[in-house]
Amino acid sequence: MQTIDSVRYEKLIHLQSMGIAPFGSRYETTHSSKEVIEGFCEGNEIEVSIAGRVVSLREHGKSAFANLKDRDGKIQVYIRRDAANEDNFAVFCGLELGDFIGVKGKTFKTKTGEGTVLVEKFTFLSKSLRPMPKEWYGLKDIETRYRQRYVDLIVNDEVKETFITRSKVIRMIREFLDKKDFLEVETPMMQSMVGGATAKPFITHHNSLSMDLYLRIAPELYLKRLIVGGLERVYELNRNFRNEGISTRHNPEFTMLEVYQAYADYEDMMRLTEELVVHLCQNIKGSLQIEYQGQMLDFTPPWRRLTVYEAIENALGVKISGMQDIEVIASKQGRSVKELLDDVLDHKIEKELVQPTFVTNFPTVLSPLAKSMPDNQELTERFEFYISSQEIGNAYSELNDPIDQRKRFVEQDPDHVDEDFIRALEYGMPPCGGLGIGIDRLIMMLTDSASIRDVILFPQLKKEVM
RNA sequence: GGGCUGUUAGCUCAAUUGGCAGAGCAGGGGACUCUUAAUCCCAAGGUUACAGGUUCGAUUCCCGUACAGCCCA
Repeated sequence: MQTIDSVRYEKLIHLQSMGIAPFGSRYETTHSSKEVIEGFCEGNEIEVSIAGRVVSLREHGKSAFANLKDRDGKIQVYIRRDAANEDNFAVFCGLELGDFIGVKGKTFKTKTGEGTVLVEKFTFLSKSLRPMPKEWYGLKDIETRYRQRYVDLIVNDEVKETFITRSKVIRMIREFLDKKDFLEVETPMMQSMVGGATAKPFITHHNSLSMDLYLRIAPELYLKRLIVGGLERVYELNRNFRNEGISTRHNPEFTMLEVYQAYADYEDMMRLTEELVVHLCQNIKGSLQIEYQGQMLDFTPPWRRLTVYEAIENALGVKISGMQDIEVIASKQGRSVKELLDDVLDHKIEKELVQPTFVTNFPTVLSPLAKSMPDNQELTERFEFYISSQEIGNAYSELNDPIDQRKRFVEQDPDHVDEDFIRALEYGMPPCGGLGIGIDRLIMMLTDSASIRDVILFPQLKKEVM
């Protein structure tokens, strides 16, 4: 493993011998780099105090230029031996890429017209003990970028942009829902029963309670308890955990939005989905047509709709008039209805679902928490939606019949029925629409990222050998 | 879990058929008071991921391990 740079360490000792703290403290700034540049106008040089990380350094004998990077950009500073004191100048010339400094001085414009700060007072703020990749070449090694995201963020501006966008998207989602009178809530991430989805959970243990707990795979059953409790419109935007494979579309912990609205149904959830995604698209990309990984996506509503039966008909070239037809096909292939449908959706149809598409009317046997269609008990009022061949979300009219719910739980797994959830439904839950959206995947679309790891700051990797 | 690919200096990358492991930048020394991938001169920098094998000789061929990426399940 690479260790700290001995030359840099010696410089640190040298700074100390000069009475300079290599790891300084509070520093008062008056402007950020962007504010200096935006506020700059010729003939109106102003006194500023700025701070940042040295990302480039050009020495010229008795003067030197450096670029400082801060939260919102870069600013050039210029030091001249005659304008700063001798010691300041010497320390400045000993700077290395990565060091933090503070600079006070007047703004001016260089020959080439770049707004620059002429150093009058210079303060050493923090020493960098490891060599920094040169910005021009960047940091490309994917493993290092994920493991040492801090370096990735320092060096690769587009990575920083992606995570700034991520933060904006999440804030916009909250604002969007808050405006519609939804209440953001927090429900347990450590649950004694797993529910709300089918996935393997992570298991942990509470010592003083002497009980195993599961990290949640979904907040669904808790959020519906809140609908029972009368909150009527709730959402949770936070982490879920699934103990399954890792890929460009899967991280063991990922961010999910779940929304529940009393007195609504899956049609309302479809409209809400369109409205939310359009809102994000418009505000982040400035258009409803965006490019994702070389293909154009058009989010103009209404989005395409396709029933599950139609999907199977398209994929297999057979006519489907009911579940019996599907069961026959599945048994001919020697697999379950679920396996058949997974195969059709994941392998045959998904490829074609590039433009935003709602796949609707899922079989009841595969949708234990969804309300059946009034005129067809075999199907539910449910949809999944796909963008760029990826499943992004899932929604349904929530099953609010406790008797039916118990029956479906028992059919699924008689040993693990969430009795408290049933009890809640028995108190009465209003008809309700529910929606879940995979936020990481949505952000991939909005930032043109190929892998979920590019939109998660610290994606899960195997332990590093150090 | 399976297949394929990759791992060379701090970073970005070379290395012909198996024949002395190379460059740019960063870092070190020197010159330079408007540069911005600054420039110029000098010197240094390597257990070629790790472990084994074949060979007179391996970054190169073979086997294994670790990690990573992509594809598949």
